[in-house]
Amino acid sequence: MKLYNTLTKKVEVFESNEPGKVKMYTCGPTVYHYAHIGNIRTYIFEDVLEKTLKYIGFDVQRVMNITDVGHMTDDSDDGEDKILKAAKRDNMTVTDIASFYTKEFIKDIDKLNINKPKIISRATDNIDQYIKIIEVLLNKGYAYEANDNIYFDVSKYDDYYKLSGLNKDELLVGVRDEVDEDTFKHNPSDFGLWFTNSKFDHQKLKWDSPWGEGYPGWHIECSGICIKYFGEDLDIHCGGVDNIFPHHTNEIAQSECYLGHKWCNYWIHSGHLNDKNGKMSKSNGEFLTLNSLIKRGYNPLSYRLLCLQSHYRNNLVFSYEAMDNAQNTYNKLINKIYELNKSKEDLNETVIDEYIIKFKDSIENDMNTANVITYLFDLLKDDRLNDSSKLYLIGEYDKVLSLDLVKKKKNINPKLEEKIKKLVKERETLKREKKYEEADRIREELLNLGVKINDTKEGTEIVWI
RNA sequence: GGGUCUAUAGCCAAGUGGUAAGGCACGGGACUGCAACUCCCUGAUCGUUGGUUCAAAUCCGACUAGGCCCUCCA
Repeated sequence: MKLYNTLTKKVEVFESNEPGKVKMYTCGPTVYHYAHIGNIRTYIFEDVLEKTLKYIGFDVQRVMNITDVGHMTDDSDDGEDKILKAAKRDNMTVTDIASFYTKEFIKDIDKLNINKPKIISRATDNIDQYIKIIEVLLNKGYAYEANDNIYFDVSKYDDYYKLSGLNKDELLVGVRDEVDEDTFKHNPSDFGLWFTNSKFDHQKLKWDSPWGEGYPGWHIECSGICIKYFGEDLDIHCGGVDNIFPHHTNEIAQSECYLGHKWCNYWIHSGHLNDKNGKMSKSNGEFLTLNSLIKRGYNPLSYRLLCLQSHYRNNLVFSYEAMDNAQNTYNKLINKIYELNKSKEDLNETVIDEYIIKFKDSIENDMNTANVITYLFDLLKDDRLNDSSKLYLIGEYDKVLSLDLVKKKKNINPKLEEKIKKLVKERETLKREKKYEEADRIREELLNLGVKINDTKEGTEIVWI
């Protein structure tokens, strides 16, 4: 398996610390709103990565956090906590907000066939862990107290800029007008580990700590959860590119200083979803959720396909035209697969091997899912394969693609089936008698019953939707 | 200003030195009462410009355009 590692800025052969096992951490959502489809792109990529690793034989352990505290808004005039702000907006308590949007998030990933990570941990459930880490950082001299807050001192950690490729002297502080510089910090890049005296005093959730009642900084959460579940080392840490600096940079600093050795070997980042004006995010451009796509008539899996057709590290430009393309592609693909003969035939082993090798070569090459989609179309057209072999291969590909390509047989009520067969016969008679209006009415009725019909040379074909 | 990434047909997009995969859309055709489905046919010399090489979309340089990051963000 080859992966692009942000740490080395190269595509590298992946090797886990422990043979056959992978510890994988993925930054999860901040639950003050629905997930944006841009966020969701990252979760799709992580899902593909996990499934690829599993496909090639790794035992993957995966942890995801849920950020249900903190994260100031960018509106410097009010400086409210995002979850608090959402609570006001939606007239709910902060805890209710977090649990409501957590559930919505789980629903979203479910619709997209994204595996729910085995361990999903809430930031607010691990406060003791953060305190433990911060205490060690203070004792080791990597952290200091100023203005009643605890900060991490980036000057104590030599490799601080390694991941981002940034340079201390060239970093512009407060390049954006709305960011206030915190004058209590020793270095401009120092970041908060624990706040007891924040200028944002609206924070609702507070906990006791050796430094007084307060709340954790943003970055300590991921390190804390990660170390709690995985211990001293980690194979893969994922997220969107915008996390490289400062979030992941800070995670590395605090984790490695706490542990006293190298922590995570592979940092994998996915590109953004943009529209023609640039990044689509919670604060930029149209706020598109999965539900808003569904309302417009799109199948969630069409969106998954759209993402899989491009490389995860490229920016993907979202447009409804692209979405229409993906939906058409998806429907055609499903139809073609539906046409395949379900009866069992001997498999064409040699050709199957050929397609499995192509498949593995592509996904193992930094997850080239776009090529896998191409092979899918190739194999459907390949005369050397009988239908059973095609279905077998599609099933294998779908273990990673997760596009529901091979539909499971629905449990169909026998009475309903009887009724439908009767209607189809009726329609055929009407057609013969050229009573087309009545025939079309039956076609509509069947559609309402969940059945689409295809008129072929051999007669009328019934398709359950 | 610094860092980083990208630039292939209307759209999405693969390609990492040997003369451009695939998909969608459009158009044409077969099938159909019509439609849908399905099938067949049809399109680009790869941002611009130098260079390396027998050979470059693929390597190097310059230029241009754009995205992202520089303490909210996936």
